[in-house]
Amino acid sequence: MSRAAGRPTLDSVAARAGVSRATVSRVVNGLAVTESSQAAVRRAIDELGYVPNHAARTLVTQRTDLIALVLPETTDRVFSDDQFFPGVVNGVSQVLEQADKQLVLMLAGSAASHARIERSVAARHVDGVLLASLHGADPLPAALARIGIPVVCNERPLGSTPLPYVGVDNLGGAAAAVRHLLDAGRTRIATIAGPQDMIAGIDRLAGYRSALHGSSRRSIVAVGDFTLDSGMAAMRQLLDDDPGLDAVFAASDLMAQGALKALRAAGRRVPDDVAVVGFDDTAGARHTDPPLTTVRQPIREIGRQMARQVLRLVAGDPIEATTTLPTELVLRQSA
Amino acid sequence: MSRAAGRPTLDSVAARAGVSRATVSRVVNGLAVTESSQAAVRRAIDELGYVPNHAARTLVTQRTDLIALVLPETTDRVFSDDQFFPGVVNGVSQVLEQADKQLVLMLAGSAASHARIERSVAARHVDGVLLASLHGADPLPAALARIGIPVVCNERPLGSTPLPYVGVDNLGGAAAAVRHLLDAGRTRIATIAGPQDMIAGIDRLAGYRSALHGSSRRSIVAVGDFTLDSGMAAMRQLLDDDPGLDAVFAASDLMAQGALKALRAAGRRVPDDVAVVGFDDTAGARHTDPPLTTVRQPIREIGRQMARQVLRLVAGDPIEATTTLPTELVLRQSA
DNA sequence: CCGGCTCCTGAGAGCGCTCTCACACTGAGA
DNA sequence: TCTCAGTGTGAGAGCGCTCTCAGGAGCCGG
Repeated sequence: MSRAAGRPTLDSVAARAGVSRATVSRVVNGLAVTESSQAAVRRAIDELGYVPNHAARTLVTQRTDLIALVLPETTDRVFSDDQFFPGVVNGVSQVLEQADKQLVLMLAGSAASHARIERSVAARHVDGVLLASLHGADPLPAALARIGIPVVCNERPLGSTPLPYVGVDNLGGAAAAVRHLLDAGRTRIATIAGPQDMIAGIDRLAGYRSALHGSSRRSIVAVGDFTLDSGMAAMRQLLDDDPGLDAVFAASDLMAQGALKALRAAGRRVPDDVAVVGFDDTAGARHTDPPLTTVRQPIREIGRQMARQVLRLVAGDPIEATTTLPTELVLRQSA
Repeated sequence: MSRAAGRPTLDSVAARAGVSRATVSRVVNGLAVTESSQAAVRRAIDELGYVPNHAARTLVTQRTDLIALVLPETTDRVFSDDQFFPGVVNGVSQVLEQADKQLVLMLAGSAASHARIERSVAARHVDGVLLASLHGADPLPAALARIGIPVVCNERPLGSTPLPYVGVDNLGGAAAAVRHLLDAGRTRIATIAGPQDMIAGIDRLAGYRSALHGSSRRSIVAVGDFTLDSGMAAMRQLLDDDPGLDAVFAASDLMAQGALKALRAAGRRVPDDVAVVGFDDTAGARHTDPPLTTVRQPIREIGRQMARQVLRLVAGDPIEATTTLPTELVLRQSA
């Protein structure tokens, strides 16, 4: 009665196929079963439109087949138009789909959402967690590590919790950008650095410094927060500090775009007077005026790798603690 | 033994608090219980670090507290930098967080992922579904409606399945843009329309036409796919078709940016020779040269409303089938 | 022809929770 | 003193699945 109204269960399939519940379960899970009962069960499943109940399965297997992707809900990076968020999501989702896992998106803005995430993870609502683009010494990695759930970060987490992570070669990319400027004969190379509480900000500045270190050039630094506006402000300040600069390396394309605007406003020609190099190779980089020379980072691949690693962890397989993906200098007209 | 090793359960809390499982359940769910047992249970919960098992709860309540957001995984709209994706996600997630629901993100690219989504929904893996930015007559809405799960769409779904949706006033916004151009004395107003298999593309073109209808002006139309490149190509074609045009309304900011590039390449000054109006008011619109006059649509609010509606549906409350959010003309320098 | 082996199958015991139901207890009213 | 609400509580029956375990069927060699 009430049963008939609901969705078909293992039992109803078993009854229809004339076998036991256990046999149906075996068929559904691909275990050994004779061909005849296999066929009977499959037919019953089709006829009834049976779909296994996920909660019931989770209850006994302790697997949820859910992977959480935690993103800090800050305007600057995730929701700016540098495409980081969609790119990572895309890569992650691609790999999870192949593994038949679902993606739970958690935006970690307030302290309340932090607590909510912790609770959700503690309740074993998900099998693993992907932590992206953390700021400063976020307490979340440590909290999750304590709960004892597989966690993979995007970029080396600041703070003392050692967690596996997937990052890009920020240092090498920044250094390559600066070397390109040096090779082109630029002598006064400034940088617009990113926030110094994020790895991408820190390492790209370090790369700039290391490349300059060999040469006799001194470093000229302004700090932005990866946004276009901050890049514009930083460029103005740089121009103030050193009107004679002839190149600038911005730690993000958005900041590079800001620099381009500030330079134009100041009457400097790019690349003639000042060469500009960005970082990210966002969709917009091809369309700036002039088109932006920049360091490409494989955003989608970051997502893919993170997902692969966490799946391995969930499966109990060993992984290497650190994955660093290559960056690549893309030459266009701005430098 | 094996029990002691695992996470605390309702039973262990009950044992520690000296009450029955049912009483603990009542405390956890906020039902009537005497103060003394209330206190005892709370203490036991704290001491044990008890967190309810989500799967077990779902199994009996039939609620998963999960809402799916389905996005078509196409490069043009979702993963272009028009911020639609992050904006909607942000709005949705904000409302879901308040309701203590989790967001499951499903990217619907291939036919395989369509099937996977259907399966997942059929398994009652989620309580409700949000369908965003569909193309053409996607079979998904109909399929989900058949399964009988709460569904809310972004924009009126094409095809015959009537589903509740949250849209923006594309028609009014486009008309307002064109009227602004008309009021400014422009006489030959072209449009770069969006894809004609999406509501946003269709309605914005209709708005353009209706505004022009009253005047004696004729319509000049080129079609793009919301991307910058397509906008550039469309603008070139428009200039070819009618070199004397003095205004263009683009159905997206990205296409407007493309138009700006094409116009500059053709030696036209904006807004002096040709006025340009976009649609979306993306982050980049403030930074184009000249800054883009555009029609703002409340992307985040779309997400919020969609989430609110689906939650109401899940709760069994009635909702209105159609929600249309206002658009607003934002005047900057391009028109 | 029988013991022993392999292989498939069904019975049944949970997984951790909610929720109905009956019961105990209190206090008001008759 | 007895009845009748009204309230809080515990026992127990599931929710739909997996997985262990024991039994039965089929086959081999001795």
